[in-house]
Amino acid sequence: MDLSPDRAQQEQGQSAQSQAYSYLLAQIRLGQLEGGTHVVADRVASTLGISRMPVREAIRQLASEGFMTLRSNRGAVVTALGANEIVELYEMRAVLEGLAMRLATTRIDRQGLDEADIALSRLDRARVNVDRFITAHDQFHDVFLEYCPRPRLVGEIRRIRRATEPYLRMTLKVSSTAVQNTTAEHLELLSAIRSGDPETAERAMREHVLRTNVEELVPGGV
Amino acid sequence: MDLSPDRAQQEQGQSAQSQAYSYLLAQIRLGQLEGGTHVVADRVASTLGISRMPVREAIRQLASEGFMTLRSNRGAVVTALGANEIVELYEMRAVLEGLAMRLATTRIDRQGLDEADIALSRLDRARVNVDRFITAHDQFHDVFLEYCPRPRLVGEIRRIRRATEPYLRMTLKVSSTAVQNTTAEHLELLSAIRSGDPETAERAMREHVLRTNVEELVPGGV
DNA sequence: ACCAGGATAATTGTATCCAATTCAAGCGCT
DNA sequence: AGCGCTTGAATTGGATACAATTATCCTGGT
Repeated sequence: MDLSPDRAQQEQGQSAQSQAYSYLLAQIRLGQLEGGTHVVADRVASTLGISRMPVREAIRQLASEGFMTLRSNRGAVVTALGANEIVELYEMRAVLEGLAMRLATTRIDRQGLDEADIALSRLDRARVNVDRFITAHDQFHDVFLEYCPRPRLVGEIRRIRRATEPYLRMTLKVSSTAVQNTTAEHLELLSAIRSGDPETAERAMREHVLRTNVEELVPGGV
Repeated sequence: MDLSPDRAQQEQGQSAQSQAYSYLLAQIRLGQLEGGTHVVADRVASTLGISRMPVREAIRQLASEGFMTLRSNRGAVVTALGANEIVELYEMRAVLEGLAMRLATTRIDRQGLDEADIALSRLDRARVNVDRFITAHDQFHDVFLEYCPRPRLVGEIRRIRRATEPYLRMTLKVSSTAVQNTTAEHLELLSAIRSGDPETAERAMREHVLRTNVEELVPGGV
């Protein structure tokens, strides 16, 4: 089966495991692999030109991160999130990113505030395109996370963000009402962190995350 | 190497993977595997009478849950948490369990409150012994989590609890001052949830987690 | 004695092989 | 024709085999 000694993936120098991991995660994030899809390890392996083992390990890692679901002896499926579960993830992100915001408020400096301004204007210009919007939006939020000295907290926030990304993408493609208020919404965050008060900043972030995500899913409220 | 066809682990009917996972996690939780220990997959495999593969997958899962750290081509070590990282985990648990408490407050019923009373008296009696104290303490907190309809949130809280358990165990063995105020501390939680006000209950839980854990690690405050 | 370098051992990463389980037809039976 | 059983293919779980990398130790030179 392995005909070419110098295979493509080795140009990257990456291990077969991380290659499989990145590939599957990218497919899931982009929505190419929809929720509920049965992922066959052997299929992925031959697609990437590697063996089944590193794929299995990648799948297991993705499963433990919530992106896939393992059924004993019956393979792995891409985790399909229902509205309830998406709300749950946003609720968790709201309190976690609120905490991160609180910690960042007392640490952000002039340069960070400037970066945030720039990121916001980029976000404003990116509203026309879904992919660019998501990228710019992540970058804006990342500015604050840079000033939060809690690596695990930041990692967890980013993980939740990735898990909900395909659904956000779907929502934005259908109704772009969410994009309308974006600039005003994020200006509020900026003024909150400029106030220098951790409590205010935390509350602002918590409400921001819930308002701009959960409200659309559950119009009535939780 | 495999001399006996019907090996011990198969009496449990468990898969080799979950067996390795449970074994390693138990060792870590009990502190038998200290932070920084280099875990050799082959060693674990022969100890359990299985092959190296399922052990590897278990290690990878534990790594993605934060219990171990993978170094490329150089194996896995048990994650050694410094004071900073323990504080970080408690901060995260504080906001997450605060959220869980808020959601539980409007849902808990008479029976749940009774269970909490019983769990508290058990906790009070268990103060003499470290292992029983930890078990009873977890059970008390679990009563509230039972009424929180957010499975991922609950899972994450429990995961953080497990990750910090060996360090809590160490602390309790050295200085048992933390155990002194326990009953009063948890009575406060009970009265907060009895108030029926989600905001009050959330704040109570957040402050409880920080007060009873972080303050000892960082006497000055964060 | 100490360091550099290389041989050797230990360990990890990957591939292939085998067994066990699940899923899908095809078959016969009533 | 409908139903259960059996057989076979597909797939997963696990073990072994091999390659690549890292760690250890030994030796020789300074």
